[in-house]
Amino acid sequence: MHTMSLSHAILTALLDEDLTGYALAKQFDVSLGFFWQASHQQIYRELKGLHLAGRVNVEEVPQHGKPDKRVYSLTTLGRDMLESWIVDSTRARGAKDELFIKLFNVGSVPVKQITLAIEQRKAEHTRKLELYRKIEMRNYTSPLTLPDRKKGVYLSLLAGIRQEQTALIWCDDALDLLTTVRSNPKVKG
Amino acid sequence: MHTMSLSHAILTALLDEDLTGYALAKQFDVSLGFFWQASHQQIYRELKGLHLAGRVNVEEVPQHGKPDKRVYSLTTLGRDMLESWIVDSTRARGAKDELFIKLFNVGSVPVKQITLAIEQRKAEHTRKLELYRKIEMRNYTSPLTLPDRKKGVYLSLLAGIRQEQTALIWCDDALDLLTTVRSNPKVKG
DNA sequence: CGGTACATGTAATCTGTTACATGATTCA
DNA sequence: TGAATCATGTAACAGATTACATGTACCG
Repeated sequence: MHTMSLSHAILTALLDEDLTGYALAKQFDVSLGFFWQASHQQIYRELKGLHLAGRVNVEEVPQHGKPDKRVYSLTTLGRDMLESWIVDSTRARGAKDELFIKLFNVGSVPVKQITLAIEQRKAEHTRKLELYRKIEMRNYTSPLTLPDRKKGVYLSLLAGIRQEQTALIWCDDALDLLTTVRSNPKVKG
Repeated sequence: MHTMSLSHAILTALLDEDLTGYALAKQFDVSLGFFWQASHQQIYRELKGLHLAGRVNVEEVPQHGKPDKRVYSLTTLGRDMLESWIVDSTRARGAKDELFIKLFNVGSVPVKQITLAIEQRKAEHTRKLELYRKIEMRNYTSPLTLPDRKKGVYLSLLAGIRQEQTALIWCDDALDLLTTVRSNPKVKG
């Protein structure tokens, strides 16, 4: 019945350790965040909801000089919710990529504006691929001997690496083909 | 400044032909819709906005038996808006895939529930790949001799094909690795 | 008689983004 | 002195999803 994947992502992050909203937001910038992004505003909002629903506990930790911490941990209810969600079928969240909209404009606007967008994208893919590779070399050189707990994380990373590689090759092929396009657009009547 | 990519996707679809909201919604189920999905509710709402802003014209076509049609076409303003948007940098819309959240749960829930999700995903990728291949064979057997107008569309299709292929290979590798996971979860204390 | 295609919409709710707000501490 | 990090939030708005609503025509 329910979508709300952000809440499940949060519960998942809490499997390993108890965390504050702030720390969760940090996690969502790396690791799980490579595949599911969320801002701190979203996370704070969601945590409130999860707490109201009894999926997480909060422990308020007073601090000096800094605002008090609110450390969240999973409840049994939260664990159960997570596990039953995993059984539900994963809905394919439709890919949304502005680059494709731009590609559909080839022939109507100057090609250069589109090749530029592809070049930008290429740089991003390169950056990400390097980052993933670095993580791989640091932590996942020997997948088969990994503890079970880490195998899913490794597989996510592997998916990321291959996606970036595929995308990079495509960028080059796209740039090649687009050099065959006359740069002056012809607008249909 | 502006995001609102749906409006640009709509304007793009109107480059080739004038369309009703209904027909646009159909287009968004195929073609551009492979890379940018939208429901008819979103489209009708957006068309209203675009019309108010002078980006599209409407022609009301009375019909017998059916509700009257509202056929939309691009205005010069709309064309200009589209072209200037293409120059703006393409923001990377963070990928959101529930499957990765599930993968991060390997080791905490029975693996079988996760391999099942991967099997489902594999079936989807297979279906999509077949569909894309069919379209490719029908319309894009010779990319270099394609009219400019079609080259971007072809490149989108190519990206789709490669993504699905990459994903399929990953599914098999993931299933292989997950067979090495003890099926009984061990929940941390 | 039932289902699908045509054709348009409203309303409610949920998610996501952007901007604003506060305030101490540490590092350069 | 200024920027970054820690730490939490509110408010407004934009975008997406789900449910509801209407009504004819055509095909089997």
